[in-house]
Amino acid sequence: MTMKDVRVRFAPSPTGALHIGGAHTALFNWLWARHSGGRFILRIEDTDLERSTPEYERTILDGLKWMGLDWDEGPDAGGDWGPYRQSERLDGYRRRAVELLDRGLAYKDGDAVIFKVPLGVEMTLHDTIYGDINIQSDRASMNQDGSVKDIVIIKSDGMPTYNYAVVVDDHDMNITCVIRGEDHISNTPKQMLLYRAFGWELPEFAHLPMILGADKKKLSKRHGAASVFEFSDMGYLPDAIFNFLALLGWTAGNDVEIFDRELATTLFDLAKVTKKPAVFDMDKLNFVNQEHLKRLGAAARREIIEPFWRSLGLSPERREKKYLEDALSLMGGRGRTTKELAEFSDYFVDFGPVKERYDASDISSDRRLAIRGFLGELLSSPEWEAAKMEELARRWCETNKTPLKDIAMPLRLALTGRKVSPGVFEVAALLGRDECRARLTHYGFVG
RNA sequence: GGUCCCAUCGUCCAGCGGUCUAGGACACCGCCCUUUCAAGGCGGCGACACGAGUUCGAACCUCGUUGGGACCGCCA
Repeated sequence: MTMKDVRVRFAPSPTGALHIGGAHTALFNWLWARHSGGRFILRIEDTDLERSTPEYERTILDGLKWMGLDWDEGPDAGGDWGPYRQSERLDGYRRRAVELLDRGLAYKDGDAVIFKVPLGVEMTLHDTIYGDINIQSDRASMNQDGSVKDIVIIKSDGMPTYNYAVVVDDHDMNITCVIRGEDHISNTPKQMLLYRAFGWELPEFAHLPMILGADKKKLSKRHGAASVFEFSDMGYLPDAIFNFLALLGWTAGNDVEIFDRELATTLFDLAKVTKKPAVFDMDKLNFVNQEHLKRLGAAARREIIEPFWRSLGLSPERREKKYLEDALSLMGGRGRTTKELAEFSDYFVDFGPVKERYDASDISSDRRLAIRGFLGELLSSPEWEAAKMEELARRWCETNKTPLKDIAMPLRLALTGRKVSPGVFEVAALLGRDECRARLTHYGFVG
Protein backbone atom coordinates (compact mmCIF):
# COMPACT_ATOMS: atom_id res chain seq x y z
CA MET A 1 0.00 0.00 0.00
CA THR A 2 1.23 3.41 -0.79
CA MET A 3 0.67 6.55 1.27
CA LYS A 4 -1.24 9.23 -0.45
CA ASP A 5 1.25 11.86 -1.54
CA VAL A 6 1.15 14.92 0.62
CA ARG A 7 -0.13 18.07 -1.04
CA VAL A 8 -0.19 21.20 1.07
CA ARG A 9 -0.84 24.74 0.11
CA PHE A 10 -0.21 28.28 1.16
CA ALA A 11 -3.10 30.48 0.05
CA PRO A 12 -2.49 34.16 0.68
CA SER A 13 -4.74 36.89 -0.54
CA PRO A 14 -2.81 39.62 -2.36
CA THR A 15 -4.05 42.46 -0.21
CA GLY A 16 -0.74 43.31 1.42
CA ALA A 17 2.87 42.26 1.69
CA LEU A 18 3.88 38.87 3.07
CA HIS A 19 4.14 39.39 6.76
CA ILE A 20 5.29 37.40 9.72
CA GLY A 21 2.07 35.52 10.33
CA GLY A 22 1.78 34.51 6.70
CA ALA A 23 5.46 33.69 6.49
CA HIS A 24 5.08 31.40 9.51
CA THR A 25 2.16 29.57 7.92
CA ALA A 26 3.95 29.30 4.59
CA LEU A 27 7.05 28.02 6.34
CA PHE A 28 5.25 25.20 8.15
CA ASN A 29 3.49 24.17 4.97
CA TRP A 30 6.80 24.15 3.15
CA LEU A 31 8.51 22.18 5.91
CA TRP A 32 5.81 19.56 5.89
CA ALA A 33 5.87 19.24 2.11
CA ARG A 34 9.64 18.95 2.00
CA HIS A 35 9.83 16.64 4.98
CA SER A 36 7.28 14.25 3.58
CA GLY A 37 8.44 14.47 0.01
CA GLY A 38 5.12 16.02 -0.97
CA ARG A 39 4.21 19.07 -2.99
CA PHE A 40 3.94 22.66 -1.85
CA ILE A 41 1.29 24.57 -3.76
CA LEU A 42 0.87 28.31 -3.88
CA ARG A 43 -2.64 29.55 -4.51
CA ILE A 44 -3.60 33.18 -4.75
CA GLU A 45 -6.94 34.02 -3.16
CA ASP A 46 -7.80 37.14 -5.03
CA THR A 47 -11.56 37.09 -4.86
CA ASP A 48 -11.69 40.42 -3.10
CA LEU A 49 -11.78 42.63 -6.14
CA GLU A 50 -11.49 45.77 -4.07
CA ARG A 51 -8.29 45.01 -2.24
CA SER A 52 -6.36 42.51 -4.37
CA THR A 53 -3.60 43.81 -6.60
CA PRO A 54 -0.99 42.21 -8.87
CA GLU A 55 1.68 44.21 -7.05
CA TYR A 56 0.84 42.60 -3.75
CA GLU A 57 0.84 39.20 -5.39
CA ARG A 58 4.33 39.99 -6.66
CA THR A 59 5.66 41.04 -3.25
CA ILE A 60 4.21 37.93 -1.63
CA LEU A 61 5.95 35.74 -4.17
CA ASP A 62 9.16 37.70 -3.68
CA GLY A 63 8.83 37.43 0.08
CA LEU A 64 8.50 33.66 -0.11
CA LYS A 65 11.52 33.43 -2.37
CA TRP A 66 13.48 35.64 -0.03
CA MET A 67 12.72 33.22 2.80
CA GLY A 68 13.93 30.40 0.64
CA LEU A 69 10.51 28.79 0.32
CA ASP A 70 10.03 27.43 -3.16
CA TRP A 71 6.76 26.05 -4.44
CA ASP A 72 6.04 23.24 -6.85
CA GLU A 73 2.84 24.60 -8.30
CA GLY A 74 1.61 28.14 -8.42
CA PRO A 75 0.51 31.02 -10.62
CA ASP A 76 3.97 31.47 -12.08
CA ALA A 77 5.15 27.87 -11.80
CA GLY A 78 2.13 26.22 -13.38
CA GLY A 79 1.08 22.68 -12.49
CA ASP A 80 -1.54 20.08 -13.27
CA TRP A 81 -4.18 21.50 -10.97
CA GLY A 82 -4.17 25.08 -12.20
CA PRO A 83 -5.01 27.79 -12.65
CA TYR A 84 -3.63 28.92 -9.32
CA ARG A 85 -5.46 32.20 -8.93
CA GLN A 86 -9.01 32.03 -7.67
CA SER A 87 -10.05 34.78 -10.03
CA GLU A 88 -9.26 32.35 -12.83
CA ARG A 89 -11.29 29.49 -11.40
CA LEU A 90 -14.66 31.15 -11.35
CA ASP A 91 -16.36 28.52 -13.50
CA GLY A 92 -15.79 25.84 -10.91
CA TYR A 93 -17.31 27.88 -8.10
CA ARG A 94 -20.36 28.78 -10.16
CA ARG A 95 -20.91 25.28 -11.46
CA ARG A 96 -20.81 23.92 -7.90
CA ALA A 97 -23.12 26.65 -6.69
CA VAL A 98 -25.64 25.71 -9.35
CA GLU A 99 -25.32 22.11 -8.27
CA LEU A 100 -26.16 23.07 -4.69
CA LEU A 101 -29.03 25.21 -5.94
CA ASP A 102 -30.41 22.33 -8.01
CA ARG A 103 -30.21 19.99 -5.09
CA GLY A 104 -32.04 22.44 -2.91
CA LEU A 105 -29.12 22.87 -0.55
CA ALA A 106 -28.73 26.52 -1.38
CA TYR A 107 -30.94 29.37 -2.40
CA LYS A 108 -30.60 32.66 -4.16
CA ASP A 109 -30.83 36.08 -2.62
CA GLY A 110 -30.63 38.59 -5.42
CA ASP A 111 -27.46 37.67 -7.30
CA ALA A 112 -25.95 36.02 -4.28
CA VAL A 113 -26.12 32.31 -3.55
CA ILE A 114 -26.62 31.23 0.04
CA PHE A 115 -25.91 27.79 1.46
CA LYS A 116 -28.59 26.58 3.81
CA VAL A 117 -27.03 25.44 7.08
CA PRO A 118 -28.45 22.04 8.02
CA LEU A 119 -29.58 21.73 11.64
CA GLY A 120 -28.62 19.16 14.20
CA VAL A 121 -25.57 17.74 12.49
CA GLU A 122 -22.85 16.65 14.88
CA MET A 123 -19.37 17.00 13.50
CA THR A 124 -15.87 16.35 14.77
CA LEU A 125 -12.91 18.23 13.48
CA HIS A 126 -9.91 15.95 13.76
CA ASP A 127 -7.10 18.43 13.98
CA THR A 128 -3.58 17.07 13.79
CA ILE A 129 -2.37 19.71 16.21
CA TYR A 130 -5.41 20.56 18.34
CA GLY A 131 -6.92 17.13 18.53
CA ASP A 132 -10.64 16.48 18.22
CA ILE A 133 -13.00 19.40 18.36
CA ASN A 134 -16.70 18.68 18.43
CA ILE A 135 -19.15 21.10 16.90
CA GLN A 136 -22.80 21.09 16.09
CA SER A 137 -23.88 22.45 12.71
CA ASP A 138 -26.27 24.88 14.42
CA ARG A 139 -23.27 26.67 15.88
CA ALA A 140 -21.05 26.52 12.85
CA SER A 141 -22.37 29.79 11.55
CA MET A 142 -24.13 32.21 13.81
CA ASN A 143 -25.30 35.76 14.09
CA GLN A 144 -24.14 37.84 17.03
CA ASP A 145 -27.25 36.84 18.91
CA GLY A 146 -26.48 33.18 18.48
CA SER A 147 -29.12 32.40 15.88
CA VAL A 148 -28.16 30.20 12.95
CA LYS A 149 -26.92 32.08 9.93
CA ASP A 150 -26.88 30.61 6.45
CA ILE A 151 -23.57 30.85 4.62
CA VAL A 152 -23.08 33.11 1.61
CA ILE A 153 -21.12 31.21 -1.00
CA ILE A 154 -21.40 33.47 -4.03
CA LYS A 155 -21.42 37.22 -3.46
CA SER A 156 -23.62 39.62 -5.38
CA ASP A 157 -20.66 40.52 -7.56
CA GLY A 158 -20.44 36.91 -8.69
CA MET A 159 -17.29 36.14 -6.75
CA PRO A 160 -17.11 33.21 -4.34
CA THR A 161 -16.65 33.87 -0.63
CA TYR A 162 -13.58 32.63 1.20
CA ASN A 163 -15.22 29.74 3.04
CA TYR A 164 -16.69 28.43 -0.15
CA ALA A 165 -13.73 28.98 -2.47
CA VAL A 166 -11.25 27.24 -0.16
CA VAL A 167 -13.39 24.17 0.00
CA VAL A 168 -13.87 23.92 -3.74
CA ASP A 169 -10.22 24.61 -4.44
CA ASP A 170 -8.75 22.39 -1.79
CA HIS A 171 -10.90 19.61 -3.16
CA ASP A 172 -10.30 20.35 -6.83
CA MET A 173 -6.58 20.82 -6.31
CA ASN A 174 -6.40 17.56 -4.44
CA ILE A 175 -4.99 19.14 -1.29
CA THR A 176 -4.45 16.41 1.29
CA CYS A 177 -3.55 18.55 4.26
CA VAL A 178 -4.71 22.02 5.14
CA ILE A 179 -2.19 23.81 7.34
CA ARG A 180 -3.19 27.30 8.37
CA GLY A 181 -3.43 29.66 11.32
CA GLU A 182 -5.49 28.89 14.39
CA ASP A 183 -7.70 31.87 13.64
CA HIS A 184 -9.27 29.61 11.03
CA ILE A 185 -10.45 26.96 13.43
CA SER A 186 -13.79 28.68 13.78
CA ASN A 187 -14.19 28.73 10.00
CA THR A 188 -13.55 25.05 9.64
CA PRO A 189 -17.01 23.85 10.71
CA LYS A 190 -18.58 25.97 7.98
CA GLN A 191 -16.25 24.44 5.49
CA MET A 192 -16.92 20.96 6.78
CA LEU A 193 -20.60 21.53 6.15
CA LEU A 194 -19.79 22.32 2.55
CA TYR A 195 -17.61 19.23 2.15
CA ARG A 196 -20.49 17.25 3.54
CA ALA A 197 -22.99 18.81 1.15
CA PHE A 198 -20.80 17.91 -1.80
CA GLY A 199 -20.06 14.48 -0.44
CA TRP A 200 -16.34 15.14 -0.56
CA GLU A 201 -13.73 13.56 1.61
CA LEU A 202 -12.23 15.91 4.18
CA PRO A 203 -8.57 16.79 3.95
CA GLU A 204 -6.40 16.54 7.05
CA PHE A 205 -6.56 19.75 9.06
CA ALA A 206 -3.66 21.16 11.05
CA HIS A 207 -4.07 24.53 12.67
CA LEU A 208 -0.99 26.41 13.72
CA PRO A 209 -0.72 28.45 16.93
CA MET A 210 -1.06 32.20 16.49
CA ILE A 211 1.91 34.48 16.62
CA LEU A 212 1.43 37.25 19.11
CA GLY A 213 3.04 40.62 19.65
CA ALA A 214 4.69 41.52 22.95
CA ASP A 215 1.23 42.60 24.15
CA LYS A 216 -0.02 39.07 23.50
CA LYS A 217 -2.39 40.25 20.82
CA LYS A 218 -2.49 38.80 17.34
CA LEU A 219 0.48 40.20 15.45
CA SER A 220 -0.40 43.07 13.17
CA LYS A 221 1.14 46.08 11.53
CA ARG A 222 0.78 48.09 14.69
CA HIS A 223 3.38 45.84 16.26
CA GLY A 224 6.09 47.36 14.12
CA ALA A 225 7.73 45.39 11.38
CA ALA A 226 5.11 43.57 9.43
CA SER A 227 6.55 42.58 6.09
CA VAL A 228 9.46 40.20 5.77
CA PHE A 229 11.21 42.81 3.67
CA GLU A 230 11.22 45.19 6.58
CA PHE A 231 13.20 42.58 8.45
CA SER A 232 15.51 42.30 5.51
CA ASP A 233 16.06 46.05 5.59
CA MET A 234 16.75 45.94 9.30
CA GLY A 235 19.54 43.48 8.71
CA TYR A 236 17.99 40.13 9.37
CA LEU A 237 19.11 37.15 7.33
CA PRO A 238 16.49 35.07 5.54
CA ASP A 239 18.01 31.98 7.11
CA ALA A 240 17.58 33.53 10.53
CA ILE A 241 13.96 34.49 9.94
CA PHE A 242 13.36 30.98 8.68
CA ASN A 243 15.05 29.50 11.74
CA PHE A 244 13.37 31.81 14.22
CA LEU A 245 9.90 31.35 12.78
CA ALA A 246 10.33 27.58 12.77
CA LEU A 247 11.02 27.83 16.51
CA LEU A 248 7.63 29.40 17.09
CA GLY A 249 5.46 26.41 17.84
CA TRP A 250 8.01 23.73 17.18
CA THR A 251 11.36 22.38 18.40
CA ALA A 252 13.90 20.38 16.55
CA GLY A 253 14.55 18.55 19.80
CA ASN A 254 17.82 17.62 21.48
CA ASP A 255 18.45 21.26 22.33
CA VAL A 256 19.03 22.06 18.68
CA GLU A 257 17.97 25.64 18.16
CA ILE A 258 20.12 26.90 15.36
CA PHE A 259 19.63 25.04 12.11
CA ASP A 260 19.49 25.40 8.37
CA ARG A 261 16.69 24.45 6.01
CA GLU A 262 18.01 20.99 5.44
CA LEU A 263 18.20 20.05 9.10
CA ALA A 264 14.81 21.59 9.80
CA THR A 265 13.34 19.65 6.92
CA THR A 266 14.54 16.29 8.13
CA LEU A 267 13.60 16.94 11.74
CA PHE A 268 10.22 18.58 11.18
CA ASP A 269 7.08 16.87 12.41
CA LEU A 270 3.61 18.37 12.10
CA ALA A 271 2.32 16.30 14.99
CA LYS A 272 4.86 17.89 17.31
CA VAL A 273 3.67 21.42 16.76
CA THR A 274 2.55 23.23 19.92
CA LYS A 275 -0.95 24.51 20.60
CA LYS A 276 0.02 27.51 22.67
CA PRO A 277 0.18 30.84 20.89
CA ALA A 278 3.73 32.17 20.72
CA VAL A 279 4.97 35.67 21.39
CA PHE A 280 7.27 37.10 18.75
CA ASP A 281 10.37 37.95 20.75
CA MET A 282 12.83 40.32 19.13
CA ASP A 283 15.59 39.41 21.58
CA LYS A 284 15.49 35.83 20.50
CA LEU A 285 15.35 36.82 16.85
CA ASN A 286 18.45 38.93 17.37
CA PHE A 287 20.24 36.00 18.93
CA VAL A 288 19.26 33.63 16.14
CA ASN A 289 20.31 36.17 13.56
CA GLN A 290 23.65 36.67 15.25
CA GLU A 291 24.26 32.95 15.25
CA HIS A 292 23.57 32.72 11.55
CA LEU A 293 25.77 35.73 10.94
CA LYS A 294 28.61 33.99 12.75
CA ARG A 295 28.24 30.87 10.70
CA LEU A 296 28.51 32.62 7.36
CA GLY A 297 31.62 32.04 5.27
CA ALA A 298 33.92 35.00 4.64
CA ALA A 299 32.80 35.71 1.10
CA ALA A 300 29.11 35.35 1.88
CA ARG A 301 29.48 37.63 4.85
CA ARG A 302 31.15 40.28 2.74
CA GLU A 303 28.52 40.09 0.04
CA ILE A 304 25.73 40.44 2.56
CA ILE A 305 27.35 43.31 4.44
CA GLU A 306 28.36 45.35 1.41
CA PRO A 307 24.91 46.81 0.71
CA PHE A 308 24.66 47.88 4.32
CA TRP A 309 28.02 49.62 4.12
CA ARG A 310 26.80 51.39 1.01
CA SER A 311 23.64 52.57 2.68
CA LEU A 312 25.95 54.09 5.30
CA GLY A 313 27.48 56.11 2.48
CA LEU A 314 30.62 54.00 2.26
CA SER A 315 32.24 52.55 -0.85
CA PRO A 316 33.40 49.02 -0.16
CA GLU A 317 34.14 48.49 -3.84
CA ARG A 318 37.20 50.67 -3.40
CA ARG A 319 38.66 48.01 -1.15
CA GLU A 320 40.08 44.60 -1.89
CA LYS A 321 37.60 41.79 -1.29
CA LYS A 322 40.16 39.90 0.69
CA TYR A 323 40.74 42.91 2.91
CA LEU A 324 37.04 43.34 3.62
CA GLU A 325 36.63 39.66 4.32
CA ASP A 326 39.53 39.73 6.75
CA ALA A 327 38.03 42.76 8.42
CA LEU A 328 34.72 40.96 8.92
CA SER A 329 36.48 37.89 10.21
CA LEU A 330 38.25 40.10 12.71
CA MET A 331 34.85 41.36 13.85
CA GLY A 332 34.15 37.85 15.04
CA GLY A 333 30.69 37.39 16.43
CA ARG A 334 30.09 41.07 16.94
CA GLY A 335 26.84 42.51 15.68
CA ARG A 336 23.42 40.98 15.94
CA THR A 337 22.22 42.16 12.56
CA THR A 338 23.95 42.77 9.27
CA LYS A 339 23.16 46.41 9.82
CA GLU A 340 24.96 46.44 13.14
CA LEU A 341 27.90 44.52 11.78
CA ALA A 342 28.20 47.06 8.97
CA GLU A 343 28.05 49.97 11.40
CA PHE A 344 30.49 48.43 13.84
CA SER A 345 33.01 47.81 11.09
CA ASP A 346 32.64 50.99 9.07
CA TYR A 347 36.15 52.21 9.91
CA PHE A 348 37.67 49.40 7.93
CA VAL A 349 36.00 50.71 4.82
CA ASP A 350 36.73 54.37 5.24
CA PHE A 351 38.24 56.95 7.60
CA GLY A 352 35.29 59.29 7.11
CA PRO A 353 33.00 57.95 9.83
CA VAL A 354 35.89 57.87 12.29
CA LYS A 355 36.49 61.59 11.87
CA GLU A 356 32.81 62.24 12.26
CA ARG A 357 32.51 60.66 15.65
CA TYR A 358 35.88 61.36 17.21
CA ASP A 359 37.88 64.57 17.47
CA ALA A 360 40.52 63.68 20.07
CA SER A 361 39.51 66.59 22.24
CA ASP A 362 39.57 64.26 25.22
CA ILE A 363 43.33 63.91 25.02
CA SER A 364 45.30 66.39 27.13
CA SER A 365 48.54 67.76 25.77
CA ASP A 366 50.55 65.76 28.33
CA ARG A 367 48.92 62.54 27.25
CA ARG A 368 49.36 63.50 23.66
CA LEU A 369 53.08 63.85 24.17
CA ALA A 370 53.38 60.40 25.67
CA ILE A 371 51.27 58.88 22.95
CA ARG A 372 53.35 60.49 20.26
CA GLY A 373 56.43 58.90 21.70
CA PHE A 374 54.99 55.44 21.46
CA LEU A 375 53.24 55.81 18.13
CA GLY A 376 56.38 57.16 16.52
CA GLU A 377 58.10 53.93 17.46
CA LEU A 378 55.18 51.83 16.42
CA LEU A 379 54.94 53.31 12.96
CA SER A 380 58.60 52.79 12.32
CA SER A 381 58.68 49.25 13.64
CA PRO A 382 60.17 46.90 11.08
CA GLU A 383 57.42 44.33 11.28
CA TRP A 384 53.80 45.34 10.74
CA GLU A 385 52.18 42.43 12.45
CA ALA A 386 49.73 42.33 15.33
CA ALA A 387 51.67 40.15 17.72
CA LYS A 388 54.87 42.09 17.13
CA MET A 389 53.10 45.39 17.64
CA GLU A 390 51.61 44.21 20.87
CA GLU A 391 54.98 43.03 22.05
CA LEU A 392 56.45 46.42 21.21
CA ALA A 393 53.63 48.16 23.02
CA ARG A 394 54.07 46.09 26.14
CA ARG A 395 57.76 46.69 26.24
CA TRP A 396 57.30 50.41 25.71
CA CYS A 397 54.71 50.60 28.48
CA GLU A 398 56.98 48.77 30.86
CA THR A 399 59.95 51.01 30.32
CA ASN A 400 57.79 54.12 30.42
CA LYS A 401 55.79 53.02 33.44
CA THR A 402 52.58 53.44 31.51
CA PRO A 403 49.51 51.23 31.65
CA LEU A 404 48.95 49.58 28.26
CA LYS A 405 45.46 50.93 28.38
CA ASP A 406 46.70 54.50 28.16
CA ILE A 407 48.10 53.98 24.72
CA ALA A 408 45.75 51.28 23.47
CA MET A 409 42.62 53.31 24.00
CA PRO A 410 43.74 56.49 22.22
CA LEU A 411 45.03 54.32 19.40
CA ARG A 412 41.71 52.52 19.17
CA LEU A 413 39.80 55.78 19.17
CA ALA A 414 42.00 57.31 16.49
CA LEU A 415 41.81 54.26 14.29
CA THR A 416 38.15 53.34 14.73
CA GLY A 417 36.43 56.27 16.37
CA ARG A 418 34.95 53.79 18.79
CA LYS A 419 35.62 52.58 22.30
CA VAL A 420 34.83 49.05 21.28
CA SER A 421 36.56 47.05 18.59
CA PRO A 422 38.51 43.86 18.02
CA GLY A 423 42.07 43.94 19.37
CA VAL A 424 43.62 47.29 18.38
CA PHE A 425 46.83 45.81 17.15
CA GLU A 426 44.98 43.44 14.91
CA VAL A 427 42.93 46.30 13.62
CA ALA A 428 46.07 48.31 13.01
CA ALA A 429 47.75 45.40 11.30
CA LEU A 430 44.87 44.97 8.92
CA LEU A 431 44.43 48.68 8.20
CA GLY A 432 48.06 48.83 7.17
CA ARG A 433 50.91 51.06 8.14
CA ASP A 434 50.08 53.86 5.69
CA GLU A 435 46.45 54.06 6.64
CA CYS A 436 47.33 54.07 10.32
CA ARG A 437 49.88 56.81 9.79
CA ALA A 438 47.31 58.89 7.95
CA ARG A 439 44.69 58.50 10.66
CA LEU A 440 47.12 59.16 13.49
CA THR A 441 48.50 62.18 11.69
CA HIS A 442 45.00 63.53 11.33
CA TYR A 443 44.67 63.57 15.09
CA GLY A 444 48.12 65.00 15.56
CA PHE A 445 49.25 61.80 17.31
CA VAL A 446 52.28 61.53 15.03
CA GLY A 447 54.23 63.73 12.67
C1' G B 1 -22.88 38.77 24.32
C1' G B 2 -22.27 33.78 21.71
C1' U B 3 -19.02 29.77 19.87
C1' C B 4 -14.34 27.71 20.07
C1' C B 5 -9.24 27.43 21.63
C1' C B 6 -5.12 27.93 25.06
C1' A B 7 -2.61 27.70 30.10
C1' U B 8 5.43 25.09 32.66
C1' C B 9 10.61 30.63 34.22
C1' G B 10 9.57 37.74 31.53
C1' U B 11 9.91 35.11 26.34
C1' C B 12 10.50 30.46 23.13
C1' C B 13 10.63 25.32 23.92
C1' A B 14 11.52 20.12 26.85
C1' G B 15 8.46 17.20 29.93
C1' C B 16 3.44 12.52 27.68
C1' G B 17 1.79 9.10 35.80
C1' G B 18 7.11 7.68 39.37
C1' U B 19 14.03 9.10 36.86
C1' C B 20 11.06 16.72 38.55
C1' U B 21 14.47 19.34 44.99
C1' A B 22 11.01 20.55 36.74
C1' G B 23 15.63 20.64 31.85
C1' G B 24 17.55 23.88 27.68
C1' A B 25 17.67 28.58 24.99
C1' C B 26 16.91 34.04 24.79
C1' A B 27 16.76 38.17 27.93
C1' C B 28 18.47 39.92 32.69
C1' C B 29 22.27 40.03 36.74
C1' G B 30 27.17 38.82 38.49
C1' C B 31 32.18 37.13 37.84
C1' C B 32 36.43 36.03 34.68
C1' C B 33 39.56 37.01 30.28
C1' U B 34 41.42 41.59 28.28
C1' U B 35 44.10 47.31 25.59
C1' U B 36 37.96 47.85 24.84
C1' C B 37 33.37 44.70 24.35
C1' A B 38 29.35 44.59 20.90
C1' A B 39 33.73 38.88 21.10
C1' G B 40 34.88 34.58 24.36
C1' G B 41 34.49 31.66 29.20
C1' C B 42 31.94 30.65 33.93
C1' G B 43 27.95 31.20 37.27
C1' G B 44 23.19 33.20 39.21
C1' C B 45 18.01 34.77 39.31
C1' G B 46 13.60 32.69 37.52
C1' A B 47 7.79 28.72 36.21
C1' C B 48 4.23 23.78 36.68
C1' A B 49 -2.42 29.91 37.37
C1' C B 50 -5.86 28.18 41.40
C1' G B 51 -9.16 24.47 43.57
C1' A B 52 -11.19 19.78 43.75
C1' G B 53 -10.99 14.83 42.20
C1' U B 54 -8.75 9.90 39.97
C1' U B 55 -4.32 7.25 41.64
C1' C B 56 0.07 4.02 46.05
C1' G B 57 1.93 8.34 43.26
C1' A B 58 0.20 14.07 39.10
C1' A B 59 3.44 19.44 35.66
C1' C B 60 1.47 15.25 33.08
C1' C B 61 -5.54 12.26 33.48
C1' U B 62 -10.85 14.45 34.82
C1' C B 63 -13.95 18.45 36.42
C1' G B 64 -14.53 23.39 37.98
C1' U B 65 -12.58 28.39 38.70
C1' U B 66 -9.57 32.19 37.02
C1' G B 67 -6.75 34.38 33.28
C1' G B 68 -5.53 35.02 28.11
C1' G B 69 -6.69 34.54 22.91
C1' A B 70 -9.34 33.73 18.20
C1' C B 71 -13.70 33.97 15.56
C1' C B 72 -18.79 35.69 15.03
C1' G B 73 -18.70 40.29 7.05
C1' C B 74 -21.73 39.32 0.28
C1' C B 75 -12.68 40.28 4.03
C1' A B 76 -9.68 36.47 3.51
